[in-house]
Amino acid sequence: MNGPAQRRITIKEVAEAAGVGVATVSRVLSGGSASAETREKVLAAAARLDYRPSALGRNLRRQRTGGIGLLVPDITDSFYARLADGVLSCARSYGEPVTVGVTGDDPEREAELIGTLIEQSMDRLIAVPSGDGDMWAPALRAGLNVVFADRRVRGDVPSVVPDDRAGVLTAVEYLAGLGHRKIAYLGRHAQSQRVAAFTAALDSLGLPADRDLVVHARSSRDSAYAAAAGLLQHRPDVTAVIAGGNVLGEAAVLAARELDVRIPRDVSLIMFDDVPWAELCSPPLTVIAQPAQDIGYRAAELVLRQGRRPPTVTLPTQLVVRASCGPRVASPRR
Amino acid sequence: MNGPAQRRITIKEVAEAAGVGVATVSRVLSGGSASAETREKVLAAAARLDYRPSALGRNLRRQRTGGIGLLVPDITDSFYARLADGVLSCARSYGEPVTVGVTGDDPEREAELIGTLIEQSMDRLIAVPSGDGDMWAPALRAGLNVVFADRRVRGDVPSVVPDDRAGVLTAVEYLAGLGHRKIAYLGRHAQSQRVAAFTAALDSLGLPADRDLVVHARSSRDSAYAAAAGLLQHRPDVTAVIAGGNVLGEAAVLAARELDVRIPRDVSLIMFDDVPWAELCSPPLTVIAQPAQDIGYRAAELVLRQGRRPPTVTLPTQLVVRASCGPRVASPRR
DNA sequence: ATGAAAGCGCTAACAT
DNA sequence: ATGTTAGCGCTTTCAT
Repeated sequence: MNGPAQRRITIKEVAEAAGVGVATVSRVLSGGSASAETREKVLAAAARLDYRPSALGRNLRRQRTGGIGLLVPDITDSFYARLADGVLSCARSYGEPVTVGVTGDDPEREAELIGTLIEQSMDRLIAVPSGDGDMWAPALRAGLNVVFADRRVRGDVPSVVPDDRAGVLTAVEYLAGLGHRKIAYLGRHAQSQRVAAFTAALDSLGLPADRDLVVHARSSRDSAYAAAAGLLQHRPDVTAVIAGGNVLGEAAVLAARELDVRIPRDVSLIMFDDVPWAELCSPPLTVIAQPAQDIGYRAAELVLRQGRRPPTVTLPTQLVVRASCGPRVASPRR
Repeated sequence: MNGPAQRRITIKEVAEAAGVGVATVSRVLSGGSASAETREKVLAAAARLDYRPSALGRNLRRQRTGGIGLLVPDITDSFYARLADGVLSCARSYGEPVTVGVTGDDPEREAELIGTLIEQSMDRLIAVPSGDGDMWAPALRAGLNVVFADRRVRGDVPSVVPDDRAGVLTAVEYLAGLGHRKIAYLGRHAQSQRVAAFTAALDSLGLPADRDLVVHARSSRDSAYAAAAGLLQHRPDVTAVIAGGNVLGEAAVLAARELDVRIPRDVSLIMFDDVPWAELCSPPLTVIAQPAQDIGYRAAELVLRQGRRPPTVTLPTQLVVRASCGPRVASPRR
């Protein structure tokens, strides 16, 4: 068992020990004005008693918490883990605690978690939004200071996002340069930014852009695998695929192996998000690297700085060529 | 900008709206006794006003928060991310918020984060401890309800850990069965459970167990790579290595490639912790799978259930044979 | 420069 | 069964 609990020292006890009033203790500890002598007495007493101001008392009085809420679809996904790491890293430098919730990309769960955060009087929130614009109205009305990360939502909430448009365009151009004409995109439909960018890129290069070329998958591993396998099976004319995230990429590699589709001989693969294993994979995966940690860090800065904030920050992505893309073979696969 | 903040509804307003006293509202909302009629009036008023009880007020009054603090070395490491996911998942079912901190395996940072948690009056803490036993005395004295996860520390804090002893033994036996005699362990020195189990396993099989066969690495990727490369370079007599975690395993694969050491021809590799990419790796990695998510879940159960808790829960590991281990070759490498 | 006192939203003890 | 009230620890007027 854990040792016996020990009652917490309060500001009142420090005041008594220092022979001053509680207000003076409060002032000294928060850098207010006080005579050098008093200051010293207070500090000494506080140190001696190992006094820790109670955030509870302070927050209740000030009607705000300072803490940060962070909502991600899946903390197990390397991308969101790195994003969270960025938030945590920035928050730590401000000494602010961050409360993490996993939404599973489910708007309902998201709403529930927002409820919990509001109950905690959390006043800052960084979220990778699952729901659409309207879903967020209640949170904003509750006075939450919200910043979106990774995904935008229509409305005027500040966002920090990767440059999806440029990333997709780079990928498509690279693939087109290799001779590919039937290129598919595997990702969340809802990620309309990217899907739009994808079809736009296809158009601008004069490539066919039928609707079936973008394949929807939810973010779970199972869903990703099913989508990847379906694509590979039913569309032998597709010679290149862009996976919209590392989970999708992993699923694509797995499905390809299972179906005996060779990468890059039979189909070329570009994965969004560079992860450590991309290099270890066989073949090493060509990727569009995204600054996940940076996205989180910047979002935290935005939400912590009280000043007015720019509507959207877009961070660059980068094509890292490895070995999962090859020239289009003349004949369709199989 | 986010919309205009809206003042929060308080219990007093609900009481007025329902035409009852505040205590009644409190009782109804927390399942106390009340007449059906009153209950209905209160519930209606609360719903109509969209009342959210303030956790701040409640916690201050009750002198505890209910929330859970979670301290992990690195949220970017798949193992800890899955562990965190387990905690989050369990906590969500109780509606409890969890505040996450990253220690970087640094006892000092850990102490700092504990301080923040105490300031928040957080009373439950799940930690993958970095510091040793003494470090934790202050936290326990502060009345924190602590459960350790993944690692034990001497003292009487309840812990949920993988069965390291069995895992290591299985790995060593498997390797010995393949003919290997010089087996190295790559991991945190501090992880004395495993290191002890490793040397014990070596002994019990009559294998040489010189001290240099366990190689220390901190948990950062750089440190892991340096350690792996050092081992591979300076100990050509070693024909098999056990990597103590997925980051170490990744480093070992990378270092081996760099040094042109072939896996499994030149050296066999077993990695602790099964991760999705282990299968995608070339060669697919043989691993000791650890129930990371379960460890987190169970730890959360322990810390949430107020009842008396068993001192230690040990969860089984499992050998998953893939293709990174082979028979020892007759002649030493190189 | 410092202290006294009000009050943040809530729960629990006590009174009715 | 329900209302009244004290008080959790703190910050912030308002006096002094």
